[in-house]
Amino acid sequence: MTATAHFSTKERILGAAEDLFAQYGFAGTSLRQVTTHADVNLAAVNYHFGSKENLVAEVFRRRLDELSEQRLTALRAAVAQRPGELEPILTAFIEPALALTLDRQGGSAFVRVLARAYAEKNERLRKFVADNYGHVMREFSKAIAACLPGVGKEELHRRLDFIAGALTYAMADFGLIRHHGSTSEKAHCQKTAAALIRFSVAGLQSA
Amino acid sequence: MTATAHFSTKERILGAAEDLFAQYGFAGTSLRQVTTHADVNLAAVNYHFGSKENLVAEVFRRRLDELSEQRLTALRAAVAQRPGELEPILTAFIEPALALTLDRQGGSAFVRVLARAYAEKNERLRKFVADNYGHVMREFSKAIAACLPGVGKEELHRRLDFIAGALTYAMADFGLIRHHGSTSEKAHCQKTAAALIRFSVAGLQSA
DNA sequence: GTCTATATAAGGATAGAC
DNA sequence: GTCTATCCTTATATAGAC
Repeated sequence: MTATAHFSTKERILGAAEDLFAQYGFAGTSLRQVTTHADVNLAAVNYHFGSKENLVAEVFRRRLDELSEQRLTALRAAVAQRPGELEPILTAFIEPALALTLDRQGGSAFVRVLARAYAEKNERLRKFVADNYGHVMREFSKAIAACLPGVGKEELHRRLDFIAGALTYAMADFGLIRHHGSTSEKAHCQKTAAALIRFSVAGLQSA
Repeated sequence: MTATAHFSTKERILGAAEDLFAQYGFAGTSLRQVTTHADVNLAAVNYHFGSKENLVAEVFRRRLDELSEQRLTALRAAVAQRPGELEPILTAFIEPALALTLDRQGGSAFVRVLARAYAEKNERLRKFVADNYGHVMREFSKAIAACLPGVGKEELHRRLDFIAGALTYAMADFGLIRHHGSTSEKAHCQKTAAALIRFSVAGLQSA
């Protein structure tokens, strides 16, 4: 961990912050911890990011920009190739997120940061996420609604919230019931993705 | 809020801590904030609880003892009255939790505290919850497994994790939506509980 | 049990040399 | 861009009077 070689100071700070935010939360992580883990000087955080709050935002932006694009690309392909089907839409939503957990460059820490962000009801953080990535949820919402003409808008949003919650906590592997690892990490991820897609399709179609 | 009259110092501290932990998290809440909100002296926290960590544990114990008992009582009644059916079991799990969101004595803040605890990777907190309340999840797990003989243990645990995540997320959302008017709030809670139960039954039974 | 006052540590942020 | 040194605030916890 805390790999330093051939990464810029800025990138090392982002990586260390991501790891520590995942483990201790935003308020629970000090800039001193971040700079120590990143093996950079304390003053470097304020030089590169201006403040702790900006650093938090950058940790999100770095991953969410890519994740959002992957999801939307997959969504458009799904709708074009298999119109009217729920399963490919949910795959487009779920698989890019769970794939992050296999990322060797810190994505697995980021999914835990994401789970924390859900629990945070911090206004600034929520506004940042809503402003920058709300359009992704809206596009998925529309595509799913088109597959479920019998389900009202209110009920549909409830069910999408359930899926978002299930995905978030599945990604972070936060269940109280632990998965004893005989299967490899990658196999576990793929099984979870497949199970969540099935679970969600069934849930969305519930009478 | 922060009602003071006819509550002991200890109870006022617990109530204020619950509110603030919900809003700012454990690390993000200072004892100074707690004592100010509770309208008690700063030193009172250490006098009554010994440390911040003990205060956190007491905030959990106060609600979880009752919630666990309600869930288990409802579960046993469900299994006795309608054996082999999933829906009453899920109702026994979900309704007592969502009912907390309607509690006028701070339960609505506590559900957000619960969501934070779920996201916390803190070892002490996780151990405390697992040690004291793990048996509840195990009993539900067994009861649900008995209704789904075709589903393997591993897959079942995955699906239970999805439900726990969806419930946690749904509950935490409630905490925020509060204070908008009590009648529609109660209706909203009941609709969400009903929707989540349907969603979960369908998901559990997915082929 | 409750207060004031304080010990002691850690936090974010900055100034200014290099 | 990176360093050292430091300012200022806030934190937890405790000691001791009442």
